[in-house]
Amino acid sequence: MIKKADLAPPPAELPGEAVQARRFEKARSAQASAVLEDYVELIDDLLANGGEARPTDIARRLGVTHATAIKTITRLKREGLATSKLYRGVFLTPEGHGLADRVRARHRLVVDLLRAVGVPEQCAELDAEGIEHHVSDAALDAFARFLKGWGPLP
Amino acid sequence: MIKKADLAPPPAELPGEAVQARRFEKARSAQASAVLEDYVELIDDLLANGGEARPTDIARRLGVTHATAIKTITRLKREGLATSKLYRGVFLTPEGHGLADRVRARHRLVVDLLRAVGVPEQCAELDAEGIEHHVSDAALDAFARFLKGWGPLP
DNA sequence: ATTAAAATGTAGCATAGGCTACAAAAAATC
DNA sequence: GATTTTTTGTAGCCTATGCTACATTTTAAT
Repeated sequence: MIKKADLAPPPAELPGEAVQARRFEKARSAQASAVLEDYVELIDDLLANGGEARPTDIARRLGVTHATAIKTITRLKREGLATSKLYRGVFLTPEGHGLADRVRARHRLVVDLLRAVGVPEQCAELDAEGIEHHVSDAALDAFARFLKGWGPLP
Repeated sequence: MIKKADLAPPPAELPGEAVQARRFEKARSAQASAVLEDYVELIDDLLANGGEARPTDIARRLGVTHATAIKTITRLKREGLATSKLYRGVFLTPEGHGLADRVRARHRLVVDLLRAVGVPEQCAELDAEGIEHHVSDAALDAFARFLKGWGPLP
């Protein structure tokens, strides 16, 4: 028996759909790592400045309860990005530290680009927090090139 | 009795934390509407082009199963953005249609800006999908101004 | 040293957003 | 018109991320 699907393999329709679907899939996966990236960057900041990263501080800075923070820290440990012991602060593994560095560099680049195209500083900081997780390496390269030919920010 | 908190109301420390926390809260709330925005824009596209928006089409385009799509459509209806009847397609309420228009305009502006600063077209489309949900109106204004003084894209 | 406060951890609940598997209706084919 | 395919809908499960409430431990104050 011959089914409809056997006769008409649409050669131009499915690709379009598939491409679009992949866009959304990429955005979803970026979002999945966004929270972890925020935590890692914040922990790295706290360790560098204050010397220790306590769950309560992390929670306050992120605007969540300590219970939520602790749960996510557990996930960080599971993913090999952080370590901690009972009633002690949180620390980053080498992987976590590396990720924090990349995230911070990306954040700065995004803020600088936003400001370069005229977004007010406060607004640039606010928006960058959500935007940064979705900027690909290729786009980051473009941002860097653009900023180089732009001179110092006002 | 005098407690520690009564003596030392830190006047410079809490604001910094609070500001940072608000950044993250804003990013989280933007993310919460991101999925709804994507659905509404896609449904509007399908209605404008193909004439009808069926759950299966929506699912295929978004790269999810039809069960997931239907569940989210239920949420769209609950939020007053869409309507549908059993075994019929999905339609947008006036609110949904308005949202779709705003989302589409924003998407286009983000893609154009990315391309204007040198991001390759394909990459601009990919990245915009995640970025757009986090671009504030103030930033959009800046984007529009920047593009106006930039001339047509290559 | 005792007591009070703060920090940490655990348990249980809710929602959003994925999935697979099954059931029923509509549309297409023969 | 009967049969097959497609579409639609439902149910149940999972993970991530939030929350509150309670228990425990550490730290600070008296």
